[in-house]
Amino acid sequence: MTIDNTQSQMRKGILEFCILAVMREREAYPSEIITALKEAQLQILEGTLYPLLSRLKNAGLLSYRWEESPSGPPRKYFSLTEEGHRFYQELEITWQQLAEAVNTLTTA
Amino acid sequence: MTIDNTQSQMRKGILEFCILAVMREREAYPSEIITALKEAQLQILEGTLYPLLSRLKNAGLLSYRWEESPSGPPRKYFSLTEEGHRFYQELEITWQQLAEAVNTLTTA
DNA sequence: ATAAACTACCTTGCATTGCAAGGTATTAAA
DNA sequence: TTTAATACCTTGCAATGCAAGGTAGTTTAT
Repeated sequence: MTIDNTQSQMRKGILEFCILAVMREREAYPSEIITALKEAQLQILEGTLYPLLSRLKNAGLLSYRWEESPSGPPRKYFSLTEEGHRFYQELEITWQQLAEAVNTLTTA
Repeated sequence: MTIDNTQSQMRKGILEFCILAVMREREAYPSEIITALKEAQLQILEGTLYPLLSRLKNAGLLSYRWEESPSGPPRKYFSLTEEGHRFYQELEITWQQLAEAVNTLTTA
């Protein structure tokens, strides 16, 4: 039971929410998502992201299209479906309730 | 991939933090912790709490003592060790960083 | 007395999922 | 032609929340 492990667990639950957040305004390809999260100080690795994107796609929350890259292999651009947008909005509410609960417990 | 499941995942990561928060001022016994979290709108079940308390105790973050109950079987009161208090303070920082990251990503 | 209800502790097995490690392929530069 | 960079993806392990089930002491109702 290390701090690192616990920190990882805390990240874990909100990754899905944050990934959808990145794509809610504009489509993005996986490597780009990893970079965006890293800039927001949120670590995520490939082995986490690819299976997660597959799950979201299979659940009908994401769709994708291929596009040639100006340099390197083609990119797989993902974007939220209508259902994905609805799902994201529910997660926003969930996050706010969670933050509220934490606030209540840590300042009691 | 349901909302319920994702909500559960989001809770998951912060349960350890919240449980320590409940006990950081005064000792508490398991059933009491479940009630306290429920009042803060945070669900946790026995099958989650007992193994988690064992892990925290084995990691040296919690200690406990038995005490007779005014009604019913004896209660196992848990409290934070010094190391547990240090650990909690690190989790507070982790939580703040996480909330900051979510804020960055969702308002970008 | 006896049964039911309540409080409290605890374990087992399953399912989910982040992550480390390893793999494939395209393009460009040295 | 080798190296580096970019990009996609899979496999196996480990951690852990949860549903379900189990044990036992105390109190209350019959």
